[in-house]
Amino acid sequence: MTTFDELKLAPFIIEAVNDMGFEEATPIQEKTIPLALQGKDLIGRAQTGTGKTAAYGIPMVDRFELEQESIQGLVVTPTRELAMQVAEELNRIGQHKRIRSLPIYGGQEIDRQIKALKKRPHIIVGTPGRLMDHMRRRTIRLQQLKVVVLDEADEMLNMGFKEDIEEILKHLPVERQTLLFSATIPLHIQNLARDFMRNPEMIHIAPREVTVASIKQEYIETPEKHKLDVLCRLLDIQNPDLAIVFGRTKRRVDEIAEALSQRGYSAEGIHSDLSQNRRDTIMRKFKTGEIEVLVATDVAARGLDITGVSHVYNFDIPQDPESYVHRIGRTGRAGEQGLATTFVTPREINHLKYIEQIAKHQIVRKPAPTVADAFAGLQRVVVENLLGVAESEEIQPYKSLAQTMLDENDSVTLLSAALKMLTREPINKPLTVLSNAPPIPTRKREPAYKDKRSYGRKNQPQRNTKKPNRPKNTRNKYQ
DNA sequence: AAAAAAC
Repeated sequence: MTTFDELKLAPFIIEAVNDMGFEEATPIQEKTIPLALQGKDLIGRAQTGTGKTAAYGIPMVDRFELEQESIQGLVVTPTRELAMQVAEELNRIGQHKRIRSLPIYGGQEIDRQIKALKKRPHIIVGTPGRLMDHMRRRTIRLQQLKVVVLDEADEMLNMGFKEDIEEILKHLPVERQTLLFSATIPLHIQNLARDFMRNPEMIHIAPREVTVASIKQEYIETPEKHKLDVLCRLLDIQNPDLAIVFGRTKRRVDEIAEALSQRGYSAEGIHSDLSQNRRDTIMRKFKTGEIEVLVATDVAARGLDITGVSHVYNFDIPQDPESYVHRIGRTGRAGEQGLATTFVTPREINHLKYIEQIAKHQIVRKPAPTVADAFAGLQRVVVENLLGVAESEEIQPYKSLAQTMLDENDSVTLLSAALKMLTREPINKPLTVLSNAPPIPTRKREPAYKDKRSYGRKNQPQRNTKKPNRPKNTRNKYQ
């Protein structure tokens, strides 16, 4: 184990890291920080919750100059919430050196962002669309940039984001450091990344190097129409501190959240169709525990670090193994135990086996809980709460009444009545209120033959590869 | 084929 003192960091950074409660560098930090301080390009892969933000944030803050007025660092993230979280963490790392980070994302008043940009932040953390908007407006200038980070790199280089990222990278100085981080970086993404990196060093922290495997992974086979009942029973039995329920589409998320609320659970849904204000409010309520169950699309699958998430439920099995790995990584953080349960319909069993294989971790089959299990769970929770209250001083004013009642009644009868009053009936109304989850598309089969010529384009007529003419005046639009 | 991401 390496302490931060041994990594030769500036005293301001050591102080900040101590303030944040970090004692020793995690394996990814220990390997990344010295190389990043030398200015090397890096591709860092380590499990979720192992401190990747600090792994790139610490060397950035250490290297950056307080007095320089232009932007020195850029971090790009796939979601707005992640941009906020990363900026907050970088601000904590930079607090004593006074290196400031600013989140920049869509759905927020642009004038407010422009004002904030005029205060000369050292680091920008942003989502692609709004970043490009500012670059075009020249309200963000990156000519003096030293470091660019792609957080959740594989997602940022996936279809849908790839073109935006290429566009952003095209307008950064060639002389810069490029850092890529994710828990999952498939080989084809690594190869793609080499095009815009300079001789990158690979850093891979194998799962066994991480201190504890803190996420228990289970699955329950259930037909689609029983999922909601199974979920309610699990919530009753497991009584999560905070839980995230992942649905496959925005519509499903709305429906699951609505159904849970109707059944008395403290639940709200979040996805990209909500206003940013609404998204912010829901996240704030979830972090403070005002909402106990967050129902989400994959908008919440990556990077979010929320203390107290004890359970993750994949109401719908994720399509990609990568998504599975990131979703379950929302629990079991900071050394706490977490439980991830995936609902699998009979036709999806093969898909689960495929995920299990890629994720290289056993997912244990569990029986669907019964109504009786749920009832027992609800009773257990009531008893725990009751015993908790029994230890507090607040019961003093009730004691004389209790004594009188006991003098006149049977004690077991009295307590049973009290328990009945405190215990909610388990929910047992199978309702098909949900739309169908879209089916998981079947994977492309690897060709059975290895001869590449057999499926190349060589013997086919060439397509017209000529690109349409582009207007010539776009070249300098960011300068 | 879905989600995310600018107005």
